[in-house]
Amino acid sequence: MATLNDVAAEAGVSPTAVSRYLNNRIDLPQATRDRIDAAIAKLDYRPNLLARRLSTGKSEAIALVTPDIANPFFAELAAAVERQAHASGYSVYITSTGGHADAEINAIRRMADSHVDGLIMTTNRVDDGSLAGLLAGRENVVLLDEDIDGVSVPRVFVDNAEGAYLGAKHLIEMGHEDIALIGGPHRLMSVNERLAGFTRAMEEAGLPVRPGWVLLGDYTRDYGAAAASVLLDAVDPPTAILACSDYIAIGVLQVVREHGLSIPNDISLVGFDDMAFAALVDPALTTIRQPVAAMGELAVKHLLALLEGQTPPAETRLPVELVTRQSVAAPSRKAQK
Amino acid sequence: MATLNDVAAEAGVSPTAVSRYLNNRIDLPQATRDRIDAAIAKLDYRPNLLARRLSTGKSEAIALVTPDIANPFFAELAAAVERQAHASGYSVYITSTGGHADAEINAIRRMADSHVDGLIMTTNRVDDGSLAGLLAGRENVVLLDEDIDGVSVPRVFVDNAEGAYLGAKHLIEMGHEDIALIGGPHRLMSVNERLAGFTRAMEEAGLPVRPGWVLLGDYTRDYGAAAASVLLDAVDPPTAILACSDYIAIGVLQVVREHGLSIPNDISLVGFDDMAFAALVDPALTTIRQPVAAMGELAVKHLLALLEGQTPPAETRLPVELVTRQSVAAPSRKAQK
DNA sequence: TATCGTTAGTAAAGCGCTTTACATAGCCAA
DNA sequence: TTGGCTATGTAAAGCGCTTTACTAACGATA
Repeated sequence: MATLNDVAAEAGVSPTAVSRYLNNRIDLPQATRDRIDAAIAKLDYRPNLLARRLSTGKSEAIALVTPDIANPFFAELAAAVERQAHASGYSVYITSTGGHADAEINAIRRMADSHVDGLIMTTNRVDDGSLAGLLAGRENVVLLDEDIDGVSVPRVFVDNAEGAYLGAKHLIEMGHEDIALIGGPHRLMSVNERLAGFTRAMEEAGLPVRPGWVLLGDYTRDYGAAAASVLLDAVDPPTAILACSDYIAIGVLQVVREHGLSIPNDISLVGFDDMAFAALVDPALTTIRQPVAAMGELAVKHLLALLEGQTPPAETRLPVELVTRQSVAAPSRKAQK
Repeated sequence: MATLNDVAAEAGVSPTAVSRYLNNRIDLPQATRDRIDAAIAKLDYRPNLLARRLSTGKSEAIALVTPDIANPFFAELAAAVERQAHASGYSVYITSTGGHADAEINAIRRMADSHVDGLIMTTNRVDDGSLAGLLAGRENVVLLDEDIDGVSVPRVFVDNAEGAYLGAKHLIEMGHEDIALIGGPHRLMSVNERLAGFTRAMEEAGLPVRPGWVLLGDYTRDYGAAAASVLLDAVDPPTAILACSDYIAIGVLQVVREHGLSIPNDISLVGFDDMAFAALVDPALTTIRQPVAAMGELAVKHLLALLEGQTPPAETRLPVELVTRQSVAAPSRKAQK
């Protein structure tokens, strides 16, 4: 590989001149510029980014730490982040952690070691304080999708409460009164908020939130299946289920089918996320759509603002919307009560 | 951030000693080691990877260039690559190109500039020679999933022909004779091979491959829908369709439904890939499973072997398998012929 | 003609690390 | 006593770039 020195020698100027010329820090006469350009072309010179980064301390790159890149939600988020970052001339380094605390810590460490300019952090765990400790006081971090307690960096979330409220209200308007909620990990921000939205919708309708019908566990298909089993095996199962993620909804779907019941005839189901497969399952899933692309874009914009010394909003809430498909119908067993 | 020099000063030794100690290039007495360890702990020293990389010319990192990280197939591939690379102490830099030639070239360039040790390349386009030119002669590249003409680096593919053969044979064994194939881009290796496997199965059964029933276009849902429309609108539509990707199959599914027909009663359908959603659609998709995790792992292993000066196999073919679900049945209209 | 301001550059240090070549002290054997 | 070995290090250059401070030459001005 040709170096800056090679170019300088070829062009008959000093390396300083070439460097400053390439960085627009000097005005050179046309003749000199031509010589340098010619030398660069002839030698096929490409600057060594490592050297530049070491020298300047800037990398024009950001990191995205994500629990699982194979999860469509995070994959789409990553795609959006990448798109927006590239548009601004930044590279993105993506790491997935499998949702393990130590992997998250390692990822953050490694990112810091690789000297990226900033970090967009997504997690799906409740932090025990170690992440907060690592991230505290940093001026180049944005939290996306999920909160980490005790970290005061800019955050980009969706309106979780509103989403659950919309979902529950839709079920109520369809005539349901016996509605269960299956949520993600206990104490996770999004779960708290969705539970709150659900509760508000129920209270507004004068309906009770039965403790046994609020099941919190994981944003996974397996947990959805387990929770659905619990609900369906009870003496008086609910007529509708609000699942706090489409993954959970898929698990519910499977168990409902295994019980010989039908969605939406016997049980109505609302999901959350509107992942790509939500429209493809049987029946197509009514769900709460998150604006994934907007989330990724905004996180990048806020991070870059941060890097430029500006002060983006401490917290942004993006709107969600109800997407009605085929998994909700009026309750059939109402008379049985 | 504390530097190596700070540590050396704190420990009362030379930077050289610290560097060599940390890299296991020197045997120091216990007392000295303890002093260095104490200094590192006290200063919370973390080596500057940029500096190390600049100095050694090695990065302990590889790049993965992929068409679209939001596509579940590539997302799972990426997850597998990451898992395997991390297990070997390597970082992975993922870029998605949107399947555009210039984006691919930029990505490869940028990756080279970032001085990764090696590159795993996946594409879903037919190269016009520009990629081949960039990659030619490189000793640190592995091609994964899809071929690039004229590039002689190690390659990791699946047995595409066998996959299509299995799918077609399954349909034939179920009694189908009128079978169409919907494939990806014309001239793409995987498409050629799947077409060949399909043809072999048909010929072995003494069945004709009707030119009008071989539609090549794109590995997308939209193309699947378009191709299915063409097939169904013809005077004598096929009784079965072999789709060369699950995405295509989804498009077919949708159009079949729109035509008021049922899968598998009116039309049987076999997909390819076994993406996560294949089991979730209605009806659950019979498809050819690609061993995505193994593909990712093997690509990393071969790349690392390459970096260590070994010579991995020029081409590896991983086996695929037929996963039977609900989208195939015996043809109902046989008598009508 | 001495001074000043431009123009068109350059020399050298530094980013934080690695590595090659060399140095010193102590000890042992001949 | 001397020569050589081992153990325990160190000095300095270099990776490729940026940046700060400086300078030489030239024309214009007082």
